Amino acid sequence: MSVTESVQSVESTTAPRGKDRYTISEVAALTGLTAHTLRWYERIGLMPHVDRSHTGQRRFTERDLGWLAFVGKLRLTGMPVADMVRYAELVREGDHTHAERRALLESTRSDVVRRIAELQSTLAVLDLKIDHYGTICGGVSP
Amino acid sequence: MSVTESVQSVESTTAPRGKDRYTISEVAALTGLTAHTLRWYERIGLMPHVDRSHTGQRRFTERDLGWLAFVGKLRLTGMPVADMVRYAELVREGDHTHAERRALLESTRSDVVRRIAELQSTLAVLDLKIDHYGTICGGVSP
DNA sequence: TAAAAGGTTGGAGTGCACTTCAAGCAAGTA
DNA sequence: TACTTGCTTGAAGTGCACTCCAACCTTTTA
Repeated sequence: MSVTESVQSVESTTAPRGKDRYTISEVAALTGLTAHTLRWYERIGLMPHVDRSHTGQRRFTERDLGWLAFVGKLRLTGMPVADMVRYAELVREGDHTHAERRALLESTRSDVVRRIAELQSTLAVLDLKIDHYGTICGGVSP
Repeated sequence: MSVTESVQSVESTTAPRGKDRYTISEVAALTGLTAHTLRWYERIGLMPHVDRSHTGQRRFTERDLGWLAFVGKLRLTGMPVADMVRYAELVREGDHTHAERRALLESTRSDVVRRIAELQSTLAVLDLKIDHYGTICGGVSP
């Protein structure tokens, strides 16, 4: 659940540690995504290029898991998949896209800040309503 | 932007103030929803019952606007439309559904709290990444 | 080695929340 | 009264993010 290791290193390291040949169903179990979704991510260009075994089956690396963890965070922000694909493209294009990547993340960041504020305002409304219905069953009511 | 007047009173007052016969396009302008969406909301049972003119055109009241404001808040929480419809049904069924309504709002409330936490964790990741790209253009960088 | 479990593909299907369409009535202005 | 703008309906269409299917190949277990 922590904001981990590999997320930061996805684009900058080349020597991951530990097991490095995960099957699609192992990755599905680890990420909570379905195998279908993982294949779909690859097809639309949201994965950096996944290794294959000599018979053509996918073999994911730690690096891929790190990327998926980051994508998972982006997904939580509500960022459209198309934008995530754009970001993935920028990563593939190399270092000269740093500025654009940063801009994309910053605009995402402000969306998130706005969403948090919205949610907090809905929380206020919900609390008013809930109060209004009274704390009938099991509350530590004053 | 405030958590207003009518929202709280939707289910408990009967004497709204001010103009009380809004056409569908006026309501569209006021709420930001389209006329299409307003008709759709009515069809699926998300509206409390909208008045009609003698020729059959919709005439919305302040009360309806209050309800739509509340629905807007629920929508911001990400609550599925089906659940909002369920809530609307409970309101129509009368006072004996207070407990169930409260339960529904409380479960929505905890979803919101969870969403806020999720968003805050994504914010942390975004900030790490953004930092990582460096504050190149216009930052007050240390 | 045979069966079961798991992997591959392109393409079609699903569920949600609208959104648009077609065809016709209603309301306000010159 | 003619014209324009707006409202009515049911039904079909859209875009997103998956999700499932059929037919076939690979890997693991008994």
